[in-house]
This record gives sequence, C-alpha cells and structure tokens, in this order.
Amino acid sequence: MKKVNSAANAPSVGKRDLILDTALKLFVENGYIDTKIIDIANAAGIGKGTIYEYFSSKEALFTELLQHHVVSRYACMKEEITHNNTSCREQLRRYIHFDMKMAQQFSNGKNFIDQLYQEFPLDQYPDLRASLNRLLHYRLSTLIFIITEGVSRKEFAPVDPTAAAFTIMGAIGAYISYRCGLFSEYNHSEKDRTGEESYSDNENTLLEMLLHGLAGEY
Amino acid sequence: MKKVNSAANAPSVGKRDLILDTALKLFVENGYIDTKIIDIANAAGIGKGTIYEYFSSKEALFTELLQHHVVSRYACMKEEITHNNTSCREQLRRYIHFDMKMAQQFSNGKNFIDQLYQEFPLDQYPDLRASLNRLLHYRLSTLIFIITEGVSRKEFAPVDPTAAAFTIMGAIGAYISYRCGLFSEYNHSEKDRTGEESYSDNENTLLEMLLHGLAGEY
Amino acid sequence: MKKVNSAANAPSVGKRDLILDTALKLFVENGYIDTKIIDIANAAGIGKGTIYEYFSSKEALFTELLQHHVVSRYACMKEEITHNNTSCREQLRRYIHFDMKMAQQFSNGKNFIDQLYQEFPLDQYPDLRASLNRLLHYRLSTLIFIITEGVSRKEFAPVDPTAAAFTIMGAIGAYISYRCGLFSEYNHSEKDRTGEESYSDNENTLLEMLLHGLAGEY
Amino acid sequence: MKKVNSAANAPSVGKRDLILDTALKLFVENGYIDTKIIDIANAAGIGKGTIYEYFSSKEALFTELLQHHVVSRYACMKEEITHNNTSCREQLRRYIHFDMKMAQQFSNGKNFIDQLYQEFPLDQYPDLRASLNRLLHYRLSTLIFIITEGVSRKEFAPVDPTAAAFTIMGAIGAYISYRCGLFSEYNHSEKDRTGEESYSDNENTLLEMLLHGLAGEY
DNA sequence: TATGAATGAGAGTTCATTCAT
DNA sequence: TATGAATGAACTCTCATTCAT
Repeated sequence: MKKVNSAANAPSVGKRDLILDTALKLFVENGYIDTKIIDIANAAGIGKGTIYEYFSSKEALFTELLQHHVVSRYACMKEEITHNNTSCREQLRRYIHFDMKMAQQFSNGKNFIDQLYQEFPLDQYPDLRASLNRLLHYRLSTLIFIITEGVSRKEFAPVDPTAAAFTIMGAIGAYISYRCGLFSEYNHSEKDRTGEESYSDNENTLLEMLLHGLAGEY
Repeated sequence: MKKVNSAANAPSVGKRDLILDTALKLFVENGYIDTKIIDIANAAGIGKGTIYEYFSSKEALFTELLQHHVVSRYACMKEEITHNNTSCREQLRRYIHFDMKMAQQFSNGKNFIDQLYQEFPLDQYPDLRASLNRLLHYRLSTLIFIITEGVSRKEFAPVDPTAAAFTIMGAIGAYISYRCGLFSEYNHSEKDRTGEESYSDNENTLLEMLLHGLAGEY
Repeated sequence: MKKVNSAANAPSVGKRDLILDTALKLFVENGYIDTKIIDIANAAGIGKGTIYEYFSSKEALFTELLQHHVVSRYACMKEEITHNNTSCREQLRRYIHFDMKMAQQFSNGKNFIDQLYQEFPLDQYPDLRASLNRLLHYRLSTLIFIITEGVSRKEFAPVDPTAAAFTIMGAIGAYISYRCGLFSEYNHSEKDRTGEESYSDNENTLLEMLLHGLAGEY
Repeated sequence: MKKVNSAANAPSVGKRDLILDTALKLFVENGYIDTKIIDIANAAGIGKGTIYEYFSSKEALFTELLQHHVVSRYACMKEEITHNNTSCREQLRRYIHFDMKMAQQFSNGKNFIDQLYQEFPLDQYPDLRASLNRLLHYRLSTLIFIITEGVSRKEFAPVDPTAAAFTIMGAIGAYISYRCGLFSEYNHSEKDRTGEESYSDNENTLLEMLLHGLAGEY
C-alpha cells in the first residue's frame, strides 16, 4: 500500500538545498543568533513553515549545515592530504589549501569556521557542540599527525605537536580573515585578490611563514 | 583608585565599577547574548533598574566595558613595548606577554578578545564595532610596527608585515585558547599549568615558534 | 457491509469509512485536540489531503463521526429498550447495557462519551455542539421516560425524573470509568475484568446500586 | 546587603491573585486549551509578560490554581466531615455539601472539577496530572472511607466500596451539572434556583437518591 | 539615587488547511 | 481521485527597557 514518491510530490531536493544555501549565506553574514527563521524564509522566497517541513528546528538546520557541508568534508581530509611518500612540508601546504578552499566554498572567503567555536555556550546546543567538537578534532588531529611525523622525520624542529597545531590553526584562520579583507583598513592591494596564481601565492606565503617564522630566513 | 561604596547616599562611583566588573565576568563566561541584564544585576547584588542609571543600554554597557577595560589598555601598549633600543625579538616577546596578561586579567585566561570580533554582525551595534575596530587597530598596528622595523633592521625576513601581523595575532589567540585548556581532549599536562616559570615558558615557546617556524631550527 | 477498497479507481466508500474508523480510534485515545490530521492520515495509510476530499474540516470530520457512529445509534435506542410490557427496572438495565456496549464498541471500554461534553467550549464548534446536544437529549429523554413511567407505575419512588436522569447518567459514566480501570490505584481485581458473566455482573451490580442506593437493602 | 522588599516594590499579592482569579474564570469558561495567555492578560487588564513574572508557564499557572485553590481544600476535607460519632449518612451529606460548595466557589456552580480529569493527555503535563491524581485520591478515598464504615456499621448495604464511590462521585458531578442548568433544555424551574432553603434541599434530594435509589422507598 | 513590577515586540514553533500536480 | 509540499495565523515564552515610587 505504501506509495513511492513520484517526482511530482517528492519533497523537493532543490527546496531543501535552497534552504540550506540561503541559511548558510545568512548565518555566515549575521551569525546564528542574529539570523532569524523568518529571515531565511524571506531570503529564500518561501514561507516560514516550509523550513520546518525540512528541519525540525533552527538548531537542527544549522547542525545539518555544519555536519553535511563542513564537518563531513573535514572527516576525510586526513586521508586526502597525508601520505607516507609525501614530505611533511607538502602535507602542511595541502592542509592550508584545504582550509582556504573550505573558507572559499562555504563562506565566500570569510573565516566562518573559527567563528563557530565561539558562538555557542558550551552547555547548550548539545548536537551542535558535538559537531563542532568533531570538526575541531579533525582539524587538530590532522595537524598533530603532520607535525608529529615531521618532527620524527626531522623535517621539523622538536616542537610540541599539540601546541604547534593550535598555533598553526589560529594562524591560518587569521590569514584567511586577512585575505578576505574583513577589516578594510588592512585590505591587501587589489592585484593580489584575483587570479589562480595569487591564490596559490597566498598559500605559499603563509606556508613559508609557518615553516620558517619571522626570523627564519635571516 | 577603587572606591569603596561608603554610604547609602554617597555618589556611587564604586557602583558603576561594580556593574562593569560584574558584567565583564559574566560576558566572558557566557558571551554577550547569553548574559542577561537581570543576571548582571543579581550577580552584582543590585536592582535591574540601577544598571540603566549608569548605562543607557546593554550595548552601551558592553561598549564601555570594552573601551575602558580593554581597548584603552591596548591604546598605550605600543609605547610600552616598542623602543628604539630594544630588539624586535624582545618587542615581540613583550607583545605576546601583553596579550597573555590581558587574557589573564580580563577573562581568566580565556581568549575572550578574539571572540569579540565574531559575536557581532557587522552592520549592527555601530558603537561596539567602532570600539572593536579600534582594538584591532591597536593590536595590528603595533605588530606591523614591530615587524616592519624588524624587517628593516634585518632582524626578520622580508615578510609582508600586514600578513605576518594577522598571522601572528591569530597564532597568539589560538595558543591562549590552547593554554586555557578550552578543549579538554587537547589539554596540556597538569604540570605545565601552574607556576610563574611555566607562564614565562609559555611565552618563550610561542615566541620561538613565531620566530623560527616549524622548520626553523632544523 | 464493509467494502474492500478493490481497485485504485473504485469510488472509495471504504476510504471514507477508513478515515472515520481511524479518526475515532485516535480521538478516543488522545482526545480531539491532541489528535492531529496528519496522525489520522498516517494511521490510515493515506495522504493528508485526502481527508479533505471527504471532510471539509477537522471539526466536520469529528462531528460526522459523532453523528453517524454515536448519536444515530442513540437516536433509536429509546425504541429498542422501552416497551409497555417491560418492567421499568428491566428498561433501566437495558439502558445501562446500551451505554456500556457503546463504551465497549466505540472507545474500548473508556468513558469517551461523557468526555465529549467537556472538551468543547460552549460558544465554539456550533455543529459539534448541536450533535452533542442531540446526544444528550437522547440519553436524558430516554432515562426521563423510563423514570417517569416507573414513578407513575409506582415501581420507583416519586423522584424528580430529570434530576434522577442526570444523576443516573453520571453514575453510569463514572462506573464505566471505574470498570475501565482508568485510575490504576483504584483498579478492581483482575478476576472481575474478563468473561461474559462478569460483564453482565457489572450491569447488575450497577443496577442494584441505582435502584436501591447505599442504604437500600439494609 | 540583601534588601527587604518594601511594600512599594513588593510583588503585588493583589496582582498575583488577580491573575489567578481571572485565569480561573476563563479556564472554567473555555477550558485550558482554549484559554490563551493573552486572553488572561487582556481580561485582567495587564500585559502578557506580567503573567510570566508570577508564573513560569501556563501549565504552572493552572497547576497552582488547581493545587492551591482546589486540591488543598480537598486535602483536609476528610477530617472535616468524617467523625466516629457521626452517622455515615450524615458524613455522606457533608461530602455532597463539600463538592457542591466547591463547585459554587470555584466555578460558579459549574462542574469544573470533573472536566479537569478529561482535558489532559495522561503522558503530558506531569505536574498537572500529579495534582489531578491527588485530587481524585482525596475524593475517592473519602467516599470509600465513608462507605466502608457505613457497610461495617450496617448503615449501608454490603456494596463494593470502590465501585460505589465511583458511582456516587459521578452522580454528584452530574447533579451539579444539572443544577447549574448547563443544558438549557433540562433547566429546572426558576424557583428552585435561589434561596438557601433550595440549596440545602438540593443536597437532601441528591442524598436521598444515593441512599435509597430509584426503587428505594417504594 | 535605587528599585523591580510591568511591559510588548519579537522569537521559535505548530498544524489545520490549500492547491498544483 | 489522491497527494503532500507549502503556507501563515496563532501560540507560548523571553527579556531589554521603562517608570512610578
């Protein structure tokens, strides 16, 4: 007796994605708290109730956004970028590339991911916090893996891998904020902002800084 | 300088500070949104309406908090830590020390300052944003000054000072989050957490990483 | 009489009944307010919109349910149980039997009918109230008829027939609630709960109480 | 430092009672579900938010109403009306009087209390259900106590006390509904509706019916 | 000056109903 | 005929702000 959804009546995949896309855009722009359900509905050109056809709550919408569009991508990052026959320097470059690509794809270059950790009180939003913790775990454990390996191969100095991983994660995030030109006063010049070459230049600039530090090549 | 609220009818300079101190504590603990005016009043042992005798709104209270307790301190930081007859390496060490001291004093070691930039949508809270922009300016311009000088003195490699300043600012913030043990999984060992020696060790560890990078000493 | 829904294009008399039956079950279980249209549709294995093909609104569905499944049965009750050549005591026994049978058939033994009078504000749901008033009329007028006849035949004491009818109606309802074991603390023993003998015993127990009262046989 | 509430700022007892009184009136008239918070606020001439200054939720308001104004009264009923040196017949009369007085005081003569048991799904509203269960317990246990005693004293016939208690509770409730003239068609005559004599007559009429039944005096 | 009772705009969420397919 | 995606009015509840005392 159970009917298979015909295309006509199936919950529109496009609509679901429309909501996710619209919500992402607004969440990135205004943050979680300041993005109201009605804002998302209006921006998507749909009714408020429609959102609740696809997501059980505002938190569930955000959590899915985070999990499916961000965390799951990071979940397989480690395998993508770490190989035995790759230098740790190259692995680190790939990590930087990954973070920057994610920022580009999901928040138009903004450092959205680092913001996530801040916005939610630790004791509320349990599902959301779980996703955020997973996300942090994927990022840190990958960096720690690379650094530990680099130290043991003597590619890197004998730093504390965890401390270095945090430091590098913060440095990358801030560099992304810088590239995004978040603060107009400190905008880099226009010529740097476009072109694939510049894009790859960014990664190399940052990589050099992380590898050799301020005093490194001196 | 702190006044004791001596009598019921005394002009309550101390009460103003009481509100500011209490608010800071709660804002740090719970964030701006999750700190309610009634919470501040209760924690300060005063009435809710009293807060509005001293501050016109929640945003005004927070803005003043930020300005007087945080931004104004950063405003004179540059003079404190940059001198011609000091090496740029030492100046950078002092900058790190300043950030860490602020984190210690104002947020019990938490990386509160970096959170500030995230929590408020760009287009709302104009006064608050102005303060935040000032704060960012003081931090970045100091770093840029140090780095530019270091490059010209050939203490540092010829990096882009602005990019490097962002990167370093992010690295310091993340290192503070790490030291705070925000994420239990990545807590450093207990022995590192106490003692003045360890405190100064932290600064040096971070300084070395920023100066020589991962591959630096190899 | 029940039609099997033979083919996809058959006029769905059965579907109408399916909706009514399913709705009855859920309304009895959960009450009017807590039974959602989607619950009925899901339980019936049909689409939500289909219900509106057969009933103009939730209230209309419930009203028809009440009218066709409950009120219409009570409409012909009087003729079934009152005959000149029957003792009023026997007529009362038959009335009790009828109420209990209805409770059994329509609400699995629960005192659903008395609940109906409570759940709806007097001024709303005009159609529904009209049905409820009819239902009350059938029950009361039958009881009043029996009692009036009993009094005039001197089978019964010279009570006020209307007052007695209300009282008896309430007593029967409460007895049904008791038999249903609605309140576990006051559940009767297990042995009483099954068997046809016990079922008829119930009626007689109640009948005796109504006829002779607490002090009657003393 | 803790201040004692001066009379001027103390939460107004009158306002709390105003809310309770207004809410009771509307709950009685329209039931729990159909009484909206805004209705209570409007009827009381206060703002919506004010209600939440005194009660944490709609359910809490209703539960307190029930507990403090109804259940607690029933809690001490048993002691008031059952004494060893009182006949069980008199005790039953007092019970009837109590139920009727409660109906008069709390719902303008309407059978509000019996409605309560119906309106709430068993699994929701846990606090409310707890109060309702207590209320039911007080009523039934008192009746069961009276009947058991009456049977052992041979004042009453050897009925099942629990079954009889349910039956009598239902009968009283229905009689109250009748007296209230809930259903206009069955309104008793006007002359019966007023005067203390008639009021006490009611109790005696009902008492006689419960004691001797329909056939009792015949 | 200090208070907290009172407020109401605005939030997330529900669900009976509509209607294009 | 049958559907379920889409809707928005209406609900409960929150909390920054006001103001009479």
